[in-house]
Amino acid sequence: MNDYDLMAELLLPRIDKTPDYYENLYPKRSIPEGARVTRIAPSPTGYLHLGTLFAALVNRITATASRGIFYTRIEDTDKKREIEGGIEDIIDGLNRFGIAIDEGFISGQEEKGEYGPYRQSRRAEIYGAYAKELIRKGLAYPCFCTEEELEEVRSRQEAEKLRTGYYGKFAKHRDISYNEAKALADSGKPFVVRLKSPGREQNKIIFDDVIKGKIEMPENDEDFVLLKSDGIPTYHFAHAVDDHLMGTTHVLRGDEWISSVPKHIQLFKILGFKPVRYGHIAPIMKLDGGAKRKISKRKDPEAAVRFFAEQGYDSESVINYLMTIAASDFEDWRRANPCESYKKFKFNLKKMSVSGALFDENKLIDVSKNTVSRMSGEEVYGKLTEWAHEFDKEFYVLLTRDPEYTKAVVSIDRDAAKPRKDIAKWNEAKDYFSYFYNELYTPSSEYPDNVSKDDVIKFLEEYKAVYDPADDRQVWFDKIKQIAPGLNFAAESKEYKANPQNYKGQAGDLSTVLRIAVTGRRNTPDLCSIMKVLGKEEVFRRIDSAVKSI
RNA sequence: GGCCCGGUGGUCAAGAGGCCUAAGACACCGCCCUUUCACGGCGGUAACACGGGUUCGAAUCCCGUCCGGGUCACCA
Repeated sequence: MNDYDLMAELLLPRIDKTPDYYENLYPKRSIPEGARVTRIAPSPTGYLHLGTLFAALVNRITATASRGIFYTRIEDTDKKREIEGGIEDIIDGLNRFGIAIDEGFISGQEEKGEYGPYRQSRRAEIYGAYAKELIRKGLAYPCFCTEEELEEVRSRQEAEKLRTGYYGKFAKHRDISYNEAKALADSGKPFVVRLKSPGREQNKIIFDDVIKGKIEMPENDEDFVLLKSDGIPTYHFAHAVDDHLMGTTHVLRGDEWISSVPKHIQLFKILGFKPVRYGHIAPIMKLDGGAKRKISKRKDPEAAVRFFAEQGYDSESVINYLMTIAASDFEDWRRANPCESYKKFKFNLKKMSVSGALFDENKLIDVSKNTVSRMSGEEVYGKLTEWAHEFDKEFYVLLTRDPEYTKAVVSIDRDAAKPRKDIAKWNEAKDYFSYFYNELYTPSSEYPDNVSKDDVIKFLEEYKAVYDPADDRQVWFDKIKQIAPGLNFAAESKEYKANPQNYKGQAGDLSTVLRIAVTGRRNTPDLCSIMKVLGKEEVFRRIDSAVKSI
């Protein structure tokens, strides 16, 4: 045994497998030529975040477009920051948004696939095997520096205006001998395993980012940490080992990772892995006091995907919005294919924006109105009640008291050639539909100024005498027009506009009176339909009480 | 500060040297349609960060300045 072998045994005595073992255990994927294998690797340190959803979407559609595979892997190597229920929240969230997961964690606790475990905390031995091999080859070494020592080196570097980091002559233990290491280890000093970087800062590496294009950077010369003192790998090391073993072809991740690409490329090379393709996704930004910044989990409520759920943005709306950010040509496609699933869209990573887009709620609202307007009454009923069940119990009770009634309510003007686009999120529905439910209905007696109280009463009474729920829209309005002249209102708006001095108003003013009497508001969808849904009895009841309260 | 990346209307963006007197969407404003509102239709306000090159010709290529963003951990 040479010193490197001894060192490997000293540092990782319990690792008894070699990389070859795992290379055989996890054979190359048999996938069609050109199929892309993508993944997201969230760490359960918080709840599902807009950025994570966005990255998942991009990875998902990239895999789909190439008939490839999209999987999830949990990066739980930072036990300190891990939160309870983090995995569930993230994976279930993805499921709720319809992001299909082919492999990995498919729910909070279920794993699926041949390349697992899909959770880094259960892969310690695997990382160990690769690390041990590196030590044997003299490509990695133990570092016994304490936090304080590292801190001190850094302040010295800062004082001398040097690049900070553990590299070159600052890499204290880079050439540590077996005997030194043994002495320190035997004395119980904790250590990390660092890469003995062969890189030189003067050398440039160029990589072709599938989203950002060619990027040139200095080669990595930092002896960064591979294994932390608790034996758990750092992200960098886990990324290389996992994405190699799991057969990832494309790593599409947030662009905050761009600066560590030199490390990653170097690791792949040293480990003898086939390199993966990288694509760095620009973050979703937010305007904060005039300054643009990455949307933040901590400061921004809309960063948590749950925010959208609470507001009642449909998952489909959010996905459609995210797609418009992901691909500049998505909106055109959507207009041409209003009812197709976004999965049919031909996504191209090259079309992705290189710099971060500001989150635009106005745009989300617009996208959402379009999305909701395309839903059937049945669908709206299902989604609205589902939302209310979770976020507005009182409303839920009303909605489900008579499902057929509620379906009729939400179906008004829905199947028309020009569907209404007035609901963007479910939390608007309660107010919007309030007058259909007596518990929520607030009468109003604020009639148009040009209609006297006397005329209101006369009109309402006369109208009652002729109203027939069987009338269609045309007949319904004709009846109002027939009453109008008797009250000195013009039946035709053209006539009124031509000679306003001859009339008190026009038929439209009278329909407004009816609208207010029946719904308590001036603006509603088609009144004729509303009255049919409400039923003659209820309509008359409201008219009578309106007349009484004048 | 070092290293990366980026700057086209308020926002998202099309644009790959002449097709740019710079598309489209959202927002905003006006008009039309209309039983109200919404939808829809028509129109409007509004942009190539700045300065130098290269070129017959630059939003597009190069350099510099400025501005914005990211990153510099035993976090991911």
